[in-house]
Amino acid sequence: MSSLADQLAASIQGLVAAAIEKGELTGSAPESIVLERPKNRDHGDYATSIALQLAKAAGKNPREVATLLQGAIEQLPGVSKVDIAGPGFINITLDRANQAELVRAILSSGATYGYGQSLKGVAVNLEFISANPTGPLHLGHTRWAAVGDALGRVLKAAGAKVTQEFYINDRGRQMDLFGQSVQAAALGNPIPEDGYQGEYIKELAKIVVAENPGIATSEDFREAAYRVQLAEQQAVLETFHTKFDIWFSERSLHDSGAVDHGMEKLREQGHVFEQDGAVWLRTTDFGDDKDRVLIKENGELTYFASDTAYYINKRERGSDICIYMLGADHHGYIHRLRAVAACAGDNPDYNIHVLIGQLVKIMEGGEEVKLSKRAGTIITLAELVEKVGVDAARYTLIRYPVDTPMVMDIDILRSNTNENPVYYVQYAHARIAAVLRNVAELGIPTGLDHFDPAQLNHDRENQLLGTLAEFPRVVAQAAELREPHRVARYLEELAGVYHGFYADCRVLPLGDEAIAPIHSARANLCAATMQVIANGLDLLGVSAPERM
RNA sequence: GCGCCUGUAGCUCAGUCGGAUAGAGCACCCGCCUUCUAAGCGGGUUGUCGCUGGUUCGAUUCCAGCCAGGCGCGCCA
Repeated sequence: MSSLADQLAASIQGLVAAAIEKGELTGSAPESIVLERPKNRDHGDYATSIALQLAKAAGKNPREVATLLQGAIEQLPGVSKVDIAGPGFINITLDRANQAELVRAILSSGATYGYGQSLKGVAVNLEFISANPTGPLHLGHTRWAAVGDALGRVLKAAGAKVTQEFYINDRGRQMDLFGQSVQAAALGNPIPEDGYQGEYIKELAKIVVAENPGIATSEDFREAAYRVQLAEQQAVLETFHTKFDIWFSERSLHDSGAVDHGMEKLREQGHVFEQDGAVWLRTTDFGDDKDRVLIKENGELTYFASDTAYYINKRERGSDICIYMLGADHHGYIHRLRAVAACAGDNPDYNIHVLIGQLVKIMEGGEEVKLSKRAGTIITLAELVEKVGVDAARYTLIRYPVDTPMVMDIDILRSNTNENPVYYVQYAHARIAAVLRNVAELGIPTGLDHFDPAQLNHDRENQLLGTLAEFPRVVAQAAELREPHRVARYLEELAGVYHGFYADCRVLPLGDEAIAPIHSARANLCAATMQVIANGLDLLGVSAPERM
C-alpha cells in the first residue's frame, strides 16, 4: 500500500519526465521526487524543491520551471491547490475530503497500518545484549534490551524476517572465575583476586548449595550457578518485554564443530596465515588496523575465533544482514567485524551492520549513580524497572539515538508529569479511549458506512490527518536507518497534534445538540488516531493504556 | 599516535537523500475546566547550530582541517 504522498511524488515525477519529453525542459529526470512536509503550515500540505533542482540543467529561472509544472500538478487527483513560493518551491495543498479518506484506510488496516514492504524478503539477524551469564543484567545491557527489541519490531514492520538472538558467553576464563567465586562464597572463603565481588554471588551460592547438596568442585559450582544466573537473566528480560528467538551458547559453537568449519571457510578465502607460532586472520586487508589472532601459540582458540565462526554460522543459517549492537567500549570491534565479513567473502556494507550504543548515566537525587561492572554497586535492569516501571524505562531508553550518550534521571521518570514523555503519549491514547467510550454510550454511529470525509475540514483536523499520513514513512525510515527512536519522536508529535485537535474540535454533541455526521466523522478520526498511537507504542514494546 | 562517538536555547535533547523565519520539553511569565481525562491547551521570553575554509542558487545538514569532551586501541574474555 503506497501512501498518498508516494503516489503524488510518482505522479509529479511522471509530469517532469513528460515535460522533458516534450522539450519544455532539458536535462534528465530525477530518479525520485521528494515531497516534504513544510514546517510552516502556510506552505501547504506538501512541498517540493524539484523546480530549483531542475532549473540549472534547463537553463531557466526556477520559478519559470515551477510555473511550467504548476498547472499539471493541479490536475492530479486529490490536489486542490498549487502555489509557487520563494525562489521556486512548489507548495501543494490537498483536497481535504480526499485526504480524510485516510481514516478509512487506517481503520481497515488496523494493527498493520504503518507496516510496509521495504525490507520484504530480507532475513535479518539481530544480536544484542549478549552478556556473560556471570551476573545480573545492568544498565548498559538495559539500553540494548529496549532499543534492540524495538528495532526488531520495527524491522518486522518493514517486512523483514527478523531473528533476535542473544549470544551467551559461557566459555573461557570469566566462567571459571565465576565458578570459583561462587564456590568461595559458599564455603565462606575470600573471593579470589579478579573474581566476582557482588552481593549476588552470595545469593547464587546459597541457591546452588540448596539445590545441589554435596556439591564440591568449582566446575560444578560454575555449571550450577550458570544455569541459575542465565535463568534469572531470561526471567528479567521476559518482564521487560524483550524477546529472543534464539539463545545461542558460545560452547555450542565449539561443540558443534562450527568453529572448525568457520576456520576452514576463512582458509579457503585465503586470508588466514601463520606467524610466530600463532594462526592469524589478515583483517588489515579490509580496513582493520591490525591483524587478529585466531589460534594462540599455545594452541588455544581466541575469543575472536568464536566471533568469526559465529558470524559465518549466522550467515549459513540464512541471515542476509547481521546486525550487532555493542557498547561504546567495544567500538574497536567495528572494523574488525566488518573485516571478518569481508574475509568471509561478504559485502561489509550490506551483510553486516554494527551499531554502537554510547554510555548511559543514571542520576538520582541530583547525583550520578556510579556503575561498577563486576563489583558491588550495580544498577541492574531489575532495579531500574522496580524504580520506574517497564514502560517508562523502555520508552526513555528508546527515544534517544543510540550514538549519543544519555542521562536517565530516575526522579523525572518516577514523576507522572509532562517531563516524562511516555506519559504524554500514553495519556493521548487513554484520552481517546475515554472519548470513544462516551461516543459508544451516546450511541453515535461510528461504522465506516457512517463516515463522511467531507465533514473534516477544520485546520486541526487537517493537521491531524497530515500527521497520521506520515506514520508509514516514519516506520520505513526507522527500519532503514535502524533508528527506532524516530517512532517515539513521531508519537510525541502525534500526541501533541491530537491534544490540539481535542482542545478545538469537540467530538461529542454539546448539551442537547443532535447527533450529526460531524460527530461520527470526528469519532472515526479519533479511532484512527488511537490506532496509530497503539501501533507506534507496540513497535516500542510500550503499553497503550485505555485508562490512566 | 590511531580509531569510534559527541559539540544546536539557561538545562535535557530532536532535526539524513542540502531547502523557506533552526524546533520540542523543562525552567520563567500570563491566560484557559459549573458539559469529552487540565497527566491537557493557547500566548510570551531564549540561539556566533564548536571554529575556519571548501562544494552551490542555497549548508545545522556534504567535504577538509582545527578546537573541546567521552570512549577504546592485548596471542584478555
